[in-house]
Amino acid sequence: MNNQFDSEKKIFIIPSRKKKEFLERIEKDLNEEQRKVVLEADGPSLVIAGPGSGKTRTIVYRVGYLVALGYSPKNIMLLTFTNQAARHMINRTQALIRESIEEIWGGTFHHVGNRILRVYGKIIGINEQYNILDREDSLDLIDECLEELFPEENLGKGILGELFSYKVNTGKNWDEVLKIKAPQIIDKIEIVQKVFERYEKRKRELNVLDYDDLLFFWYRLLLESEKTRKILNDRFLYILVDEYQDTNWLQGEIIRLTREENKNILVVGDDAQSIYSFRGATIENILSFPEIFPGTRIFYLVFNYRSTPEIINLANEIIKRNTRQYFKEIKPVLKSGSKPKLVWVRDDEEEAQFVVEVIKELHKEGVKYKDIGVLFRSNYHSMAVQMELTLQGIPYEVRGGLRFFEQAHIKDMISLLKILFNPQDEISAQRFFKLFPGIGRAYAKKLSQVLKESKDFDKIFQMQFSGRTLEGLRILKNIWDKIKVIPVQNFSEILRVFFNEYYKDYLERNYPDFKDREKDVDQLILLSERYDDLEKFLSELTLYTYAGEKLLEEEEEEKDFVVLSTIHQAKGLEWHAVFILRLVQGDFPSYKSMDNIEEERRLFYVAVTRAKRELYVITYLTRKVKDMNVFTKPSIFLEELPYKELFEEWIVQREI
DNA sequence: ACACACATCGTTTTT
DNA sequence: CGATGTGTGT
Repeated sequence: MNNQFDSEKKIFIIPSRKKKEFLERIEKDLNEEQRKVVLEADGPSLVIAGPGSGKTRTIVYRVGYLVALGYSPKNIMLLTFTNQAARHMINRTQALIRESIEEIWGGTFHHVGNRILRVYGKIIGINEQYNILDREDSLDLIDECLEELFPEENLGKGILGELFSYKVNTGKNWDEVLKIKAPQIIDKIEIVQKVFERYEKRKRELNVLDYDDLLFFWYRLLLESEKTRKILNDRFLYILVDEYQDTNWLQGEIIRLTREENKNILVVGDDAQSIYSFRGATIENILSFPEIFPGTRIFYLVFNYRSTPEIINLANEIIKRNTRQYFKEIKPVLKSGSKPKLVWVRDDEEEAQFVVEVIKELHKEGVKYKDIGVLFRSNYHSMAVQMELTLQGIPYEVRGGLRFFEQAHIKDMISLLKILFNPQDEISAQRFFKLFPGIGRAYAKKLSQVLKESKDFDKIFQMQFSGRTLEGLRILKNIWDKIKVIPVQNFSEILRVFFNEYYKDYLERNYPDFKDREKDVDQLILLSERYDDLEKFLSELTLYTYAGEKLLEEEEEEKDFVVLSTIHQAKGLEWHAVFILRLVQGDFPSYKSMDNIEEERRLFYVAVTRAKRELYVITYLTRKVKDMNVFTKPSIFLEELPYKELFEEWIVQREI
């Protein structure tokens, strides 16, 4: 067997100077708690770390230390939960150990799952030419299944998608899943089950995997193939997992199975920052870790190097109100600063004006834009602030919201590459065919089925159509004849031809903002030129979400902009000054999460602990609903606090 | 049977 | 802004 992973377990003799140098750095850069983790976390190790306690730093140094000891980055797996965190960590590791860490297996669980399934998937019957469905694609397929089985049923695809995902990620049975996630439709359990089965079957037929499948089949692979399990156990000499409190049952199982023999597993987490239960995350994984891995060493990092005592004090007060909390208060190290501000404004418009005014003032005082973060519970909460920032010409970047890849025009362009990669992918094919005049839902479906059966694009031109549809097909044939002569490896050329010959006109015909969209497509084509492997390009586009970030870091020229981010995406980040928007009952906590108020509170805790020195929490009493001002209540998270002590209160009034 | 233009409505959080 | 629904035209 000529397996690409075999025979890579080489450990070579430590270049002692390198180790010595590294030990000196550890001595200089880390505190005693952190140092202990870096030097001693062999075997199963659990690090309980508060916000701002330097846990990323600790993990990064641990990896650096392992490399200094002579371990190859190839044999280290570094897992995190969000792309944001993954990027952060990998960049920092790179900066620390200067030599190439290209080969480190780092990234989100989904990334690594994808990488493994492309190699080993066939062992459990996965054709490695699969396409990955993003959320929208997967919901469309679910909708199709529902339509076929129960055309009269008025269940939404949204709720079904959520249930399916929860089921796969938690491994619970349907009864439990419905009781927990959707008790109101518990009588429809059979429908849900049937649609799920159909959905699973269809995905196999189309040779596509959704996000959850990337984890689920990874798990199945470990479970069912002893040989592969052994290979992967051997391959990864060290596994490190960040944000362990946000992992779910399925991810816990993956870790367990990958550590059956080699027990070098380091997980880092903070139960107070667990904010992903909606996708099945459970702190059970932290709590039961010592049982699953007997002999676990537990480390604590409790000193906070990020925030002023005033901010920490507020954070501790917030989290105290959760009954289900397991660990420590965090302890401030920095010297005293000013009290957090509690700001009363009239409505969202005034909120936006206030935020922007203060940003301008801070900037005048010398605070860089990039040291300012504006955080919110839901994406649409930031609309007013975005408008105001634009109006005032302040540079900003939005994290969260529509991802680059999820934009319609990007998905349109990519659908062509996806069907070239995998002609069975009816979802992408339908999307592609619908771009042509005279072809709508129904015809697109027919065409995609013909393509799937024959795997021969030219077959579709033998079909009989009339009128507008015939004309549309003529245009398609014209384009296709130009594209089919280009080798698939040359996919950036394919994109360029398709764009110039057709899609550019399509954009101008259909979107008033076509100029912006054309710019995006230009970016996409430029990005595609950096890849020589189509699979990698497609996978990374779908998995690495480029949320709001410039695709091609333009020469790293002093990027200085205010960051607007959901709290979820802000985890692990920090700013000198932080604004938290809409501490209004119903918005934050979100009215949809009233049954999980403790998690919402943890979210508030996460938001507060992003601030280093200045914190503005904004609340108000009215809100516009269709030109009417209706009354709202301040968030319960404020009312439950002794806020007169914790905050300095501000009331905003407009100059007349 | 099908495509398509237009209107209306409501928005959690992420891979 | 996008998803969804309705009405009209081929």
